[in-house]
Amino acid sequence: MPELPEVETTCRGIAPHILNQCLHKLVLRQPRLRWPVAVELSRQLPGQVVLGVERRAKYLLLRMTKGTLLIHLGMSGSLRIVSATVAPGRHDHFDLDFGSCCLRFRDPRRFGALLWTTAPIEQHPLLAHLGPEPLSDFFNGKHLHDHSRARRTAVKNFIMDGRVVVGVGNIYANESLFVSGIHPLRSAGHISMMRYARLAATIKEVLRSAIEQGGTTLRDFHNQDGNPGYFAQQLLVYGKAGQPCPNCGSSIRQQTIGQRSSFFCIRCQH
DNA sequence: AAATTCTCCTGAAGGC
DNA sequence: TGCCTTCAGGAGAATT
Repeated sequence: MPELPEVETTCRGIAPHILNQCLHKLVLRQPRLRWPVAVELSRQLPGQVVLGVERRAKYLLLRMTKGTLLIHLGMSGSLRIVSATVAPGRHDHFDLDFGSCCLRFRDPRRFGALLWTTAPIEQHPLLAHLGPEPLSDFFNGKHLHDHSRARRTAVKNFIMDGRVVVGVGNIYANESLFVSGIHPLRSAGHISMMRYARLAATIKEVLRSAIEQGGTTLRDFHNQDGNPGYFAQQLLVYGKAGQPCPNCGSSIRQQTIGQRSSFFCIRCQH
């Protein structure tokens, strides 16, 4: 599933192909995504130029001449640069056809999104209340500490809350808590400044390393075929229920926390 | 206000 | 081989 590193890698991968390109047409095959795709986009978008390709949280932002396209990959979405002559597959829901190349969106589970806005992007309802980027200087131990004092929720839920910090999905929440030695169920408000400093640093480290890995694995965004396109990650605990903890050897435990699968070592995480 | 539950959807995996 | 069931999950919306 696309976590922040995949979205960042996608952003960097597609940018050189579509930046400064004029959109010829939008081919919309399946408008029923996370939210219905506005059909009128098909006549509004052609003729507009891609002025910027950015990422905010897990949203991709295509800055166009007259507004911004927001693309979210949901949990099974991917974007590829293909030739428009390549026949679309069953789950290829839309193309942004630039003539010279074509940006194709595939998403079997349709949790993804394509939205258009002409308002200043930071005011968009989906982005307005988001916390800082995890890789920015605004995100650090003090930020986590300050925002958690009144919170009784499990620290894992806390760091996955987009209003606290964006882009920490289930996989990296599990991995970061393991590396930091923090039990996922520990109450967010009862974690010391020092431990939050460690956690924030770990989250940055884990995300940076995954982006680096993605850069080498997903180097080629051109003419890729059927594969989902996410890079295999070297995971320590995620999905490793029953397997030995890489640190102490005791069995990795799986437990549902906040409707999400959690994996941790009860001996190493407190 | 904060926490919890519900919701969208389909591929993969397991059981028989 | 094939059919059925269960599960996973990003994150906004609805509910408690």
